[in-house]
Amino acid sequence: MKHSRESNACQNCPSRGEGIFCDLENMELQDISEHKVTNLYKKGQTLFVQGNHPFGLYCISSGNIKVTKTGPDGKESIVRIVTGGDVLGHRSLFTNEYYTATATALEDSRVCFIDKKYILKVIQDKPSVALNVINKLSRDMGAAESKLTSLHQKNVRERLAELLLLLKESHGIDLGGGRFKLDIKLTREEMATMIGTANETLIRFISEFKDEQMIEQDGKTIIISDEEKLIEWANLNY
Amino acid sequence: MKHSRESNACQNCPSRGEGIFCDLENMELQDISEHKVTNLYKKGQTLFVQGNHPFGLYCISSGNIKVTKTGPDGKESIVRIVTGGDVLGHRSLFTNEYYTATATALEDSRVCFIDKKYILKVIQDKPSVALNVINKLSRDMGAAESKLTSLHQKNVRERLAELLLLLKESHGIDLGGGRFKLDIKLTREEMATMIGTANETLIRFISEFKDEQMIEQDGKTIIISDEEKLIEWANLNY
DNA sequence: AATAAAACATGACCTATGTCACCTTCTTAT
DNA sequence: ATAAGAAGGTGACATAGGTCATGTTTTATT
Repeated sequence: MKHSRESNACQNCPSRGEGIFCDLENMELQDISEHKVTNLYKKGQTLFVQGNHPFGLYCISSGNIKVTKTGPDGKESIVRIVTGGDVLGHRSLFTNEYYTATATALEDSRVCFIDKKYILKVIQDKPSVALNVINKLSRDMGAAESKLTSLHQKNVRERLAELLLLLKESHGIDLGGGRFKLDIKLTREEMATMIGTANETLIRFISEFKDEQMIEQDGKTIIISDEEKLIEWANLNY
Repeated sequence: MKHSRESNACQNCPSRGEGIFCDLENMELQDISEHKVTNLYKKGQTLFVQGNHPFGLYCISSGNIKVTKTGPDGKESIVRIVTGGDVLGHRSLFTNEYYTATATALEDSRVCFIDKKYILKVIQDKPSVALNVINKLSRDMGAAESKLTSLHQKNVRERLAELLLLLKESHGIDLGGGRFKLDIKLTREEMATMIGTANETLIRFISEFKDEQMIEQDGKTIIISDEEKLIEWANLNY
């Protein structure tokens, strides 16, 4: 029992270094640990659903979570993907709105939940936490605006190249020899919604990229084999 | 001289109630006033340019500013528009990046500039300011993700209807009889880049909306005359 | 292991919207 | 006041990529 509590403690979180609490002392982390609940989500389970009322902050310990928005016609778009060290649900929490998106585990994930009142208190008492939240939001915002521009200005081929490069940055595992495995489980359908295209179209370009030897496939996971060419094709914003 | 300083003081800012300093006392505001510079920008002047290094925070006192991103082919997209009470340049400031966008005055505007070191100190000392920054970022982020989904899931007609409704919320002046004047100067070209389309296409739909009596034009400014119909056509996300 | 269901893949066709060309109407500057 | 340059507007045409139909492969379930 004692053991289980300790293993859930923030001090031992595998993503401790990346999260918004990274600048806190062990003592301070202990206090947070005592105000949180840790949950394990199986692949496909939802943490919260668009329209729900937020009661607190989700803090990802491990696993990948997709954040999707459902449009009026029931179509889904992935707006971002969060990983260990990221927080989730902060947007709606701090603006006092209902959730405007749905969060679903892409794989088995470990997620902590911190009550609203408590996290607001922490943010007010610990400037480093506030600054880290601001920093994370700023980065997310930058990524979102960047995606917006891509969607305006680039064609599907360029957006796919860009997506693969982004996934390499966030989830790439170096296999040596300039090859990188994308360590994230996404269906073609999901990848398609990430760049705002139909899955048939996405599949066509994936095939093209394979023909061009820019990527390979190991089962369902993608391996990037020619990053240079991908960068060229992505037509990146200098 | 004394007068000019006083009229620039944050205590007298027309947007005092909307900004991130809205919860501060007069005394605290005075301190901020003494650490800022106020500038007047003429229509078309830029506050900062994509690629520049940020040195502080811009705080809009009055006027509308467009934030644009230039793609690799030199094409411009408006990613958001900021108004009195909004802050600008916070994203790059807090992530320590170069500016990833350009800010240009859409009309003569009054903008204050606060030095980086000082504003960081304020954020650490005054939790209310930190929370307001988080709140603004969260709202901007929500708007950005919403635009992303629209761009994925909606056609140009729907996006235009949505844009007009958003502009009504942010810049609408009630003319009575269910008519609202959009108090913001945007060219067709600019409106087109806001919804990610070509200006010819945008103009066609504007014409259609006029034919359908949903909007009118008073010179260059648009008047919304049938909000209900616009809402229907926008196919909003419930 | 067998079966069902989901995901992947490819072809044929269609349409929304981008592009180009051209004209008209406002702004702005001299 | 007038000229020059933006901005607004419209038609003709081309095409990227969406949709639908169909088949194959992979994954999950009993």
